[in-house]
Amino acid sequence: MAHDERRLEVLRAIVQDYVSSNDPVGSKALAERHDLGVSPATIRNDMAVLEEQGYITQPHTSAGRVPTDKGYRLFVDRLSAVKPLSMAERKAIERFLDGAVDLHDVLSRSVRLLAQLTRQVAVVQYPTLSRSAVRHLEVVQVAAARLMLILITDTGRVEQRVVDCPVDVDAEAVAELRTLLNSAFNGVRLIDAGDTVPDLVDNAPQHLRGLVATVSATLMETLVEPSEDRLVIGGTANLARGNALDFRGTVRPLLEALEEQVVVLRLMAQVDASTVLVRIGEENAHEALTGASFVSVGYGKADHPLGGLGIVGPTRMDYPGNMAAVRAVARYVGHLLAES
Amino acid sequence: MAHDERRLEVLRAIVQDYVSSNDPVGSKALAERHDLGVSPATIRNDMAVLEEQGYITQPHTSAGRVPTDKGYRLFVDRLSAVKPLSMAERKAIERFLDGAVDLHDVLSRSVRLLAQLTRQVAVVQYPTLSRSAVRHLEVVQVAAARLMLILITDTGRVEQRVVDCPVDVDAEAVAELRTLLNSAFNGVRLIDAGDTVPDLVDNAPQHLRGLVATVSATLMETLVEPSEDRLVIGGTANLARGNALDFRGTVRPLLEALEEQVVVLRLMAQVDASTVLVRIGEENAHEALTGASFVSVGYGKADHPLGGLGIVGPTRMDYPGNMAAVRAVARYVGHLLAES
DNA sequence: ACTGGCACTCGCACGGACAGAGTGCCAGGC
DNA sequence: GCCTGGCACTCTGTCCGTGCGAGTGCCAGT
Repeated sequence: MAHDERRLEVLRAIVQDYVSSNDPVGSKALAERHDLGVSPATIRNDMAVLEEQGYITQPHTSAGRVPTDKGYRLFVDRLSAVKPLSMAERKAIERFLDGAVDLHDVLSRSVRLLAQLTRQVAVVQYPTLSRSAVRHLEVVQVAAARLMLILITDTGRVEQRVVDCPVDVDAEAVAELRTLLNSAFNGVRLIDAGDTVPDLVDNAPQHLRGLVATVSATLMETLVEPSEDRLVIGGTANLARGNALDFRGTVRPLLEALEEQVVVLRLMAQVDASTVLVRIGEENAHEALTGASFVSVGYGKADHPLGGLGIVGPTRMDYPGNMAAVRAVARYVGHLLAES
Repeated sequence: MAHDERRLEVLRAIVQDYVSSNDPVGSKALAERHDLGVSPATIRNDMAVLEEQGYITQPHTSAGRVPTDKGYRLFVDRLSAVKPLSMAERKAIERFLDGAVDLHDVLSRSVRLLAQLTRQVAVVQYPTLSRSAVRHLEVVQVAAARLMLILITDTGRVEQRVVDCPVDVDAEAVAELRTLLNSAFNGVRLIDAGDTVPDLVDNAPQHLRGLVATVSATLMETLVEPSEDRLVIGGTANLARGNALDFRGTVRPLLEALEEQVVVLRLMAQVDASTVLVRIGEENAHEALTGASFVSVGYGKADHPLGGLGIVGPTRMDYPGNMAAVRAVARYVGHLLAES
C-alpha cells in the first residue's frame, strides 16, 4: 500500500525532474532532490518495477530513466495538481487581450499570448461556423450582375462570397433581397440554416424568385458546408528551441501537419469547454504528432463550445502549467466573444 | 577583357554548382562540369582574384570556394537570365488559384503555392488598406447602444469594428447613418478618407450629429491608421529541411522575425509591381535576416501595387527560379483581385 | 597567358582509451 | 520483511592521435 504510494511518488518525481532538466534521471539524483525518505537503492527497486509496468524506460543501459507516454498519462491523470496561475500571469492575460479591436485581433493576440505563456506552439481555432448564429447578412452590389454576400455571425466572424447572377440586378431588388434574407435568417444557427433555404425560395415574391434561388445556392455552400474552419497558429519559433531530439527525428513533419490544419482541426473537434483535453505522444493517431503532446480546451459555453484552442509541444512538457494556461486563456477568450 | 569575361563565367559556375550541391566548389570540379575551356590551374588563378575582390570566400583553407553576399548580388544583377516557368508550373498555378472563394482563400492558396514552387518560406501581404478604396460601408446594430461597422474594400478585404455609443440608437437612425456613410465614402481611397470625415460631421443632419461624430472617430482609426497590414505565412516546414547551417546559427530568430510581421512588412513596403526586389543576406538591415535572402514583388497595378508577396530562404538559393515563381504568382494574384 | 606538377595545409572521419553515471544484485541491518 | 550500503558491470560521451583526401598556391615550362 504505502508501497504503491511511494512508487507513484517516485514516478511524479521522475516526471518533474525530467521535464525541468531534460536529462534522464537516476536514482541518486532523485534521492537528493526529493524527500522520499529512502535511499537510492530502494528507489532503484521501485524504478525497476515502474519500468516493468511500462511507465518509464531507459534510453540505454546505464543512463537514468525517462517517462514513457504511459508514464506521462498517469502523471496527468492522477499525480498533477492544477497549478494556479500567478498573479503576474493573470495580469498579463488581461493586458494582452484587452484592447483587441476585432475577432481576428482577439484570436491572434490569444495565440501569441499562449505561445508566450507556455513557450510552445499555440493553436487557436476560429469560432466554428456550424455552431454560430447569423447576426446579419449583407448584400452588396459589385457589378451589374455580380453580388457580394457577407455573413456576420454572433461571434463577430465575417465570411464573404461573390455571386454571379445570370441577369443584371437593380438596386431595388438588392435592397429587397437584403431585407428578405435578414428576416429569414436573423438569429438562425448556421447548422439549421439549411432547413430554412427551401422555404425562403418558395415564399419569395415572384419577381425575386430567380435571384433568391441563385443566391441561396451560394448561401448553402457558405452556411452549411462544414469546411470553412480556420486556425491561427503561432509560436512556431519555440519548436526551434530545445534539442530537436525532443521530437523523434525532426520538427519538419510536425510543421507540415500544423500547416495542413486538417490534422489539428480534427483534434479540435473533440474538445469541450469544461475539461482540458490532453493527448500524449502515441495517443495522437496522426503520425506526425507521435512524439508530441497536444493540450486543448474549448472556449465559449461549456456544452456548446464556439471553438477550441491549445498548444502542441514535446511530450516532455510542463503539463500542469500548460493546462492551466490553456484553460485560463480559453476562459478569457470565451468572455470576450460572449460580450461582443 | 576576355579575361574579366571568363572570371564572371567562373563566378556564375560557382554559384550554380554551390546552389545545387551545397558543397564548397573546387577548381577541379568546376573544370569538369563546365566547358570553360581552361585548366583547373587557370581557374584557380581566377578564383584567387574573385576572392580578392570579395565575391567568393573559402570556409577554411583547403575547402572549395563559396559565394559571398556580394557574389550573389553580382550573380543576380548581371549573370542570371530570367528562367521561364515550365508549362507544368504555369498549369499548377492556375489549377491552384482558380476556385478560390474569397480574398483570404486567394491569399492562403497563393502562399501555399509559392512555398511549394520554391520550397522556401512564402509570405503574402493582404492588400494594403491605404491603397484600397471603399466599396461599401455597412452598419449593423448589435445592441441598443452598440454598432458594428464593416468596411469592404474594392479588393474584397473586410474589416470590422465595434462602436459603443453614449446613447441608445434606433433602427431608423442606423439606416440613415448607413446611407450617409456610403454616399460620403463610396469609392474614396482610404488614404484620402481622413479628409472627408470633418465635412461629414459638419454636414450631418442635426439629429444625427452626435452619432456621426462617435462613429467617425472609430472610422478614422480603421481607415486611416496604417497599422492594419496583415501577412499570411506558409511553408515554414521548409526551414527545417536542409542543413540548419544554411542560416548562420539556428532558424529560431528567423521564425521569430517572421511571426513578428513588422520586419517583413517593412520590407514589403519597398516593393513595386514591375521589378522583382532581391535582398541578399547582410543587405537586410534586420539582424535575424542576416544569412537569409528575401525575394519579393508587388501585385496589382505596376505603379500602385495593392500589396506584396515573396519568399524568404537561405542566401544559397535558386535565384532565377525563385524570382520567376514569385513574379508569376504575383501576376496571377493581381489579375484575380483586379477582376473580383 | 595558360598548363602541369608539386609541396603544403587543413578539416574530417576513424578508432582506441578513459572517465563518469547509473544500474542490478547481494549480503547485512532494523 | 523491507530497506540499505557496497560492489562489479555496462554503456555512452569525450578526448586525442593518426591517416586520408580535397583543395590550394606557386613555380617552371611551353
